[in-house]
Amino acid sequence: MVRYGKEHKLETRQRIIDTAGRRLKRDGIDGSGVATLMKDAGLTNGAFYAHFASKEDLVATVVVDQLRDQCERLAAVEPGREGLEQLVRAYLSPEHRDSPEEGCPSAALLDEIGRCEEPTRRAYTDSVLAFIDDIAARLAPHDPPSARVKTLGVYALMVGTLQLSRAIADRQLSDDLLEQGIRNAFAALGLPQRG
Amino acid sequence: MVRYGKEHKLETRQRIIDTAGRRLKRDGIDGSGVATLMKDAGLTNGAFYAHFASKEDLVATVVVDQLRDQCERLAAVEPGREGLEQLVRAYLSPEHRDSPEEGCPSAALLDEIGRCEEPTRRAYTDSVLAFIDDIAARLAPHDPPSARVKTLGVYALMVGTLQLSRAIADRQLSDDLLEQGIRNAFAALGLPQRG
DNA sequence: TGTACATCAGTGAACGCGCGTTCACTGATGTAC
DNA sequence: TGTACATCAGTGAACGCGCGTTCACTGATGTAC
Repeated sequence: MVRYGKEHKLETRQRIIDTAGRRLKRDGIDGSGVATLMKDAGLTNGAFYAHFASKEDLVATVVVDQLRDQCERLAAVEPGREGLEQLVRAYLSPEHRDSPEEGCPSAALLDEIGRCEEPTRRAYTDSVLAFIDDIAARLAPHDPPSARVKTLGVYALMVGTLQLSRAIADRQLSDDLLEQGIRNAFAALGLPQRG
Repeated sequence: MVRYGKEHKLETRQRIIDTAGRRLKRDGIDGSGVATLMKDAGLTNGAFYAHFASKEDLVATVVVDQLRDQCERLAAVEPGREGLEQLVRAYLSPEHRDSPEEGCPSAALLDEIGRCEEPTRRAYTDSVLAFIDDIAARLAPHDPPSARVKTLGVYALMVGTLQLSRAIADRQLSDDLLEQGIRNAFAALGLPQRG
């Protein structure tokens, strides 16, 4: 049953990271136990520490992995500013709101990440910046660094809007908020409004 | 030692709500145990269920209380749009970022609130709207309802920005993000930018 | 090719601990006579 | 005014359970001869 070799172990590790990503985004960091995280990956709790030094280590690893994933999805989006519009609309969509386990790790976990220890917050910071700088390059192809803080501000705006749309118990108001968030994001990006 | 009477019991209840507010904002919902919450109020765990039906009940009560507090603080702010500028600057300040236990419950807990059960999210929604509508009345004194969604969007923007500023492990970048957030909030409110 | 041994991914039970919740009890306060 | 009783806020131990972490062990795989 148990296969052997470094290659296999890395596969297992990646499977844990993937399934933990979904579980953590669904139930939160403090809401997900190690035994559950391992069961999700088809393993028992004991094997956990052969892959990660601690739960905090897994959390940092998952957050980095999730943000790299978001980065890679960027590659599939139309280049330039045109793609930004799709990106914003997809981010602030009812579909994204209604499936946190498939979505953005910041929207699902940001306040819990803010309470993590420094190494975890450092890992988060680095990965967010890699993602942000990719987007900044679309906004200002000739001088991406100049757009870093502006882009980070738009990201924060979108994360907060999605979180609030998830907490609001009124569907219509939640939908309206998402629409408002799209307008705010476009304005902050300097994209022309239509409609 | 133990005093007697309805009045005293209500005082005790309010003390639990107050100290739990600070603790929950500091350590999160799943990060704060009932025994700790009671110890903060100078009581033992057993007395908890004389005051609240469950931990979830306390959480809903605390969230409502915290938002009412924010509402009351609004009264101290200069009336009209002038006051809005102070409000935004105070919200997106390094001081607010660095003391979550004194600050906005949404910034501290929003993603956890999004994972709460419906009654808790309803209570949160109602209290946020009371707060938002107070602010909307400053923005559009003759037609507050028209400004509700716009105001909610600005609130979401500020919550997300503060959360991200807390998670970022780079002080300078975090400060820059707060400044960017102020510019974004002013723009979304239609306030003139200066400097 | 066959056998003995080394490697090591994963198991599953156990560690001490804190979780949310329940409940028999304490003892100070208020009330009735 | 004094005494007996009712009220009830709060105590503290206990419930079953899941937490993060450790570790002796299993058994399939790879290697050496």
